[in-house]
Amino acid sequence: MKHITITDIAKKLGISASTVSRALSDHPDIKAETKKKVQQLADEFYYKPNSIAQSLKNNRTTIIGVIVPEIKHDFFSSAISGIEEVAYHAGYTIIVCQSNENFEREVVNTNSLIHQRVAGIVASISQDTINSDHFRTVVARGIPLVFFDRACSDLDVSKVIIDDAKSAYNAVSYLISKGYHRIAHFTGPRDLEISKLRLQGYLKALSDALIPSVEDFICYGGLHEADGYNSMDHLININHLPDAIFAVNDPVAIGAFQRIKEAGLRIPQDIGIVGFSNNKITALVDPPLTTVNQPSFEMGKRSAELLIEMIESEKLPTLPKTIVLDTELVIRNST
Amino acid sequence: MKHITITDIAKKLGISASTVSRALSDHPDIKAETKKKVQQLADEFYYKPNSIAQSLKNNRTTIIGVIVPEIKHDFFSSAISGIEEVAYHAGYTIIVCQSNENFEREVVNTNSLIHQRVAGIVASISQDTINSDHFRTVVARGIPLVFFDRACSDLDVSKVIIDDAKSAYNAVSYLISKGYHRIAHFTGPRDLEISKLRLQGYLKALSDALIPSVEDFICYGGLHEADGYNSMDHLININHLPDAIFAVNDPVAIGAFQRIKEAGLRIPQDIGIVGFSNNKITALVDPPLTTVNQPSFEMGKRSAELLIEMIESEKLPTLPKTIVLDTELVIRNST
DNA sequence: AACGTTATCGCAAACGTTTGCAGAAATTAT
DNA sequence: ATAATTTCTGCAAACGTTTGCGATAACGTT
Repeated sequence: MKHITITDIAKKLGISASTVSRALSDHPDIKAETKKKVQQLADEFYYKPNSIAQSLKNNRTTIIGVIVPEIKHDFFSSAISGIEEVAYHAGYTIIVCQSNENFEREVVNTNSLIHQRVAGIVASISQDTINSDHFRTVVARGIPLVFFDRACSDLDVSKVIIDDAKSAYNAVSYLISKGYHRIAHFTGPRDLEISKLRLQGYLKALSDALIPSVEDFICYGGLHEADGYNSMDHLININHLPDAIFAVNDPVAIGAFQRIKEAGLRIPQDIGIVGFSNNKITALVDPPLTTVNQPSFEMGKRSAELLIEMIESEKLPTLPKTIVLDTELVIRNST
Repeated sequence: MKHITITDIAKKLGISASTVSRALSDHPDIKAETKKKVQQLADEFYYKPNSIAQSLKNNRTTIIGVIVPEIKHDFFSSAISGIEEVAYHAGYTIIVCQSNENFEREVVNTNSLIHQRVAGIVASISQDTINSDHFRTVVARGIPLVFFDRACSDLDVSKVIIDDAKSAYNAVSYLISKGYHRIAHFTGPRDLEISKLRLQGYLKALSDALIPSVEDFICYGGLHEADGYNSMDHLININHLPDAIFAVNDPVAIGAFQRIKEAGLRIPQDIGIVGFSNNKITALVDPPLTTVNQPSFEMGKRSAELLIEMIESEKLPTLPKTIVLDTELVIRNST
């Protein structure tokens, strides 16, 4: 019923707790015979050291905190998977928190992780995180911090990102090269860095091709399917149809996709679509969607590697690194 | 840089640590004025209690361990999301481990959670978990345990499941009622309980309709897309085509779906398809797939609720509960 | 024979909290 | 005035582990 302790073993053997501790860690001071007896008893009673006590003593845990907007979102669950993979092999476990795209909850999550004395934090911020004080206190306490995908732009910490502007630029330029010229952009929340950068890439691609941007064609919304659906719905209602859509991410693209199909329009003949992230689903809809491949699993892995490197470099405060991963345009039949 | 402690505050104020502790927890013994001074200093230095020390003292943590086969699998990420949601509101955090469908890794994960002294564990076992000794030691230590979806059948612990046999029976009976009579079943690993039960439901539906089962039509495989693809490929190669397929889960159904499309066969005219789980993707392929809705998020929530109830009922060992959630056949155009 | 080595082990402190108990100070009752 | 309360605070132990240091005994060395 109860967890057996080092002291329990010591008592049973009539020796001291310190000897047991050393025996279990194969300390040279301890006689082979003693080690054997200790080991045997430990095995017999399935002794597992209390990591709580170890953490308190060593003043360090082997837990990595992870904060994401939504666990069930394809991109994030895949990234979490990558983080776990690296953490597992390095002997760490991960505590996963979701902010539900909510600022206050992100703050609570952050404080909770500090409270737990995690060894480090990997985070991707919520879409309405403006203030970054909570992350500032993380840094101030000397807790290693790595952002991935969505970072606080006013904080100089390590991050694993992609070149959002360039990726968007390439995607839109591709659309233009395919003959699409009335291209709409379904963008995300105005204050979210990735939204801004992707919008920026979209605009640059248009202007480089000497195509004027059209106000109606820049549709602000959230990051979910419903947002894409609504934006498309709006364009249909005002009867101002683009010949192509570049969406801020795949769920938004899928939402638009559905509304287009409902309207009886043909993809890619009437309207072309490009998404962003290469969610699995984009390959399976009909027609499959052209999208920007964003290496989610890889981003998770690299973030974790970076973080663990920071954790284990002890006190020498490594200066912030930024890793920019390559994206690639996956061309399918929606364009 | 460092975390501030209760003793630090005590020293600054020239009082004892115990007074600070009591002041912070609003103990009636402490003078209002003292409380105020303590609180002020605590706020000023962003004091956060060290939960490691608290856990050691109280002999309990507020961490729930979660073990799933694969984080990025739609069903599990959604369940994890549900678990986190409930845990968050009850003041717990979750440690998430993935077994990658690998038995040894599941054992390592389990031991790691014991090592961390988690307050309880929610688990869904890997597809090649035969031995359940590792979970037995969890129970033996008095650590609350709840299985969801995939449980160890030889262990009498709480679980949140669906009626797999009945759900399969309903799905196949529906196919029969639609006029399909040469129905194949793409099943999962032989030893996995959910595979067995769904196969059982499939067989019963056939036999109740007086339809003989055909050996070729029971195709064993894994739980991934590739498995469905391969099974379908096999049937095409031996030129023994069914008029409908009931797949053990959605990824397998999607795999079959792809191979069918490649073969130029029409869905549902030439071949009908029914999946299992109602992954988001099934609604978006063309034609959308008929599938069994398995409430993943809800299963996660209920598991967490059950677990927390067990944790907080302290020592009185509640006897194992089994919660069976309703499924429902979502009829779409693939049948 | 006296000393220095080596091998083996235990004591005690420390990590940051919580909490029973005792003690001091302030207040009230006699 | 003293005694009895009440109000407030500190001491010390405990949670399970690690680790510097000292202690003991059994050696080998001159």
